[in-house]
Amino acid sequence: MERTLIGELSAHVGEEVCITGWVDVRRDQGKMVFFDFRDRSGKVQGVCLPGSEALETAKETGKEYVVRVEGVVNKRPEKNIVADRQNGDIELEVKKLTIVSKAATLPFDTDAELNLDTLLDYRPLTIRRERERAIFTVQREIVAAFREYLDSQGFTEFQAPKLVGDDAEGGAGVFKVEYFKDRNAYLATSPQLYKQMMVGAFERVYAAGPQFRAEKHATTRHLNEISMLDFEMGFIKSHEDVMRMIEGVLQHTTKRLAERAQDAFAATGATLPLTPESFPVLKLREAQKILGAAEEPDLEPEQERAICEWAKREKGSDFIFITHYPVSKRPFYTMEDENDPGFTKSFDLLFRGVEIVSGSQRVHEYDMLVEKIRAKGLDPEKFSFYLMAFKYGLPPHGGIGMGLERLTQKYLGIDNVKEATLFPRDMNRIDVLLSSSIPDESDDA
RNA sequence: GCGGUGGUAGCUCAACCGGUGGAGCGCUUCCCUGUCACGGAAGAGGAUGCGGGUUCAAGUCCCGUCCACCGCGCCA
Repeated sequence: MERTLIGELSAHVGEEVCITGWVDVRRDQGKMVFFDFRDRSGKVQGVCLPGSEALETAKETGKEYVVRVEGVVNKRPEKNIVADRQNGDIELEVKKLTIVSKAATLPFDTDAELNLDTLLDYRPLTIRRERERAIFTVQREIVAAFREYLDSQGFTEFQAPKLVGDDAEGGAGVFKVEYFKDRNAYLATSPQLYKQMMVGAFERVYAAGPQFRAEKHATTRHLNEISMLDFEMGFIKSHEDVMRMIEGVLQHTTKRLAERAQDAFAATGATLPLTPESFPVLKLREAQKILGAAEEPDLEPEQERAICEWAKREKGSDFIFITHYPVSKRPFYTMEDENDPGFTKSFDLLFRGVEIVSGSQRVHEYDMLVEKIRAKGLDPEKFSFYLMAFKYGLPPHGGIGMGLERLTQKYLGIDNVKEATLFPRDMNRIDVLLSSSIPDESDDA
């Protein structure tokens, strides 16, 4: 018999169907047994009535067993209807129950709050939990919204390389790769330079993919491997055009989540953010004045939290742009504001207390860019590949980089970014997959 | 890297001023014909992260070490 998805059972009342999935719960009543069955589309209650042929199998079928069930979809009697639950008005009367795969007892409580260590040590299993499925459903929708919106705005997606040459840029800690002959190679910390080159051909581009930072930090918001959402756009008037675009991305994201991830938000107890038509904007110095803080080159984490509270209270927004960071604090490709010398046409976007986006207008004029590289104490020679794009005509442009895990974390009000990361890597955590004992087929060649 | 807090049953936690460890959930066995976190009865399960020290006696105090969480630093 053809498989029917659990989510579609309500259209088959009175019919004989076959479902496959997992046992979510078994409630053994002695002469009869109840189940909750689960597949990718949802859950449904199954009943093994007294005298049923399936009863014997039902008794030995535990949580997480993979099963195939043949049965009849029945309307539930009035008194047994459970409101507020998927398929709460129907149930599957089990006629035939087949165990497809047995399952050992789970080493943690399915519904309880778990310590982060437990959650991640048992990741292959904890992703089955309702809360975790909700988190990564939201994450998928965020990525989909990013692509969908930028596609509608004439952007082209491209694959940025993850292995890059000399660490010409300095800055963030890099992972060195020992492989390439007579050359140092590193894992990419950003697709920045490649995005800019791509503007020369496609004007508007974006890239979504992993980036690597070899920094020994232990915070609730840092990871050594992150999923970055980056875009870069040509023919802009200023960094404000870039700000409008990321605003559009996030408005679209909130809208899409409201339409398609309501269940996930309900499952995590999160609320959708206040996402106004245009986000409040403050220069860094203005923000510091509001907070009564000194004019430092950047905001402290505590100040980021405080200014976000201000934006929510005073402007009804969970998002706020902070612009005009000093030249010293920003990378060489950031354009200085001719109307505000010493400060850049750059911005961070803060969301619910943390920085989720960095962006700016970039320097597009060749001679000025060479000069800026020198001013940062770097060698333009090492940037010749990159500079080629500028030497042969690149329009005014700008763009952003956005951390997917942080964005997911903040959309759902999660405390630690690692909870919003499927397989987080940090100094002390990398999956043990027995990789050293698994032969690599490509080695045989 | 620095500071704070913590590490006790499979999970989540409790154990006062030092006196040979408990609960809930889970697990095992039995009972249960409408449950939906089913319910009921009984039971198993622990060298208290690791190493040293103080003490008649250490989960508890001291030193070291490892790990985790939180904050900071760092962070194109």
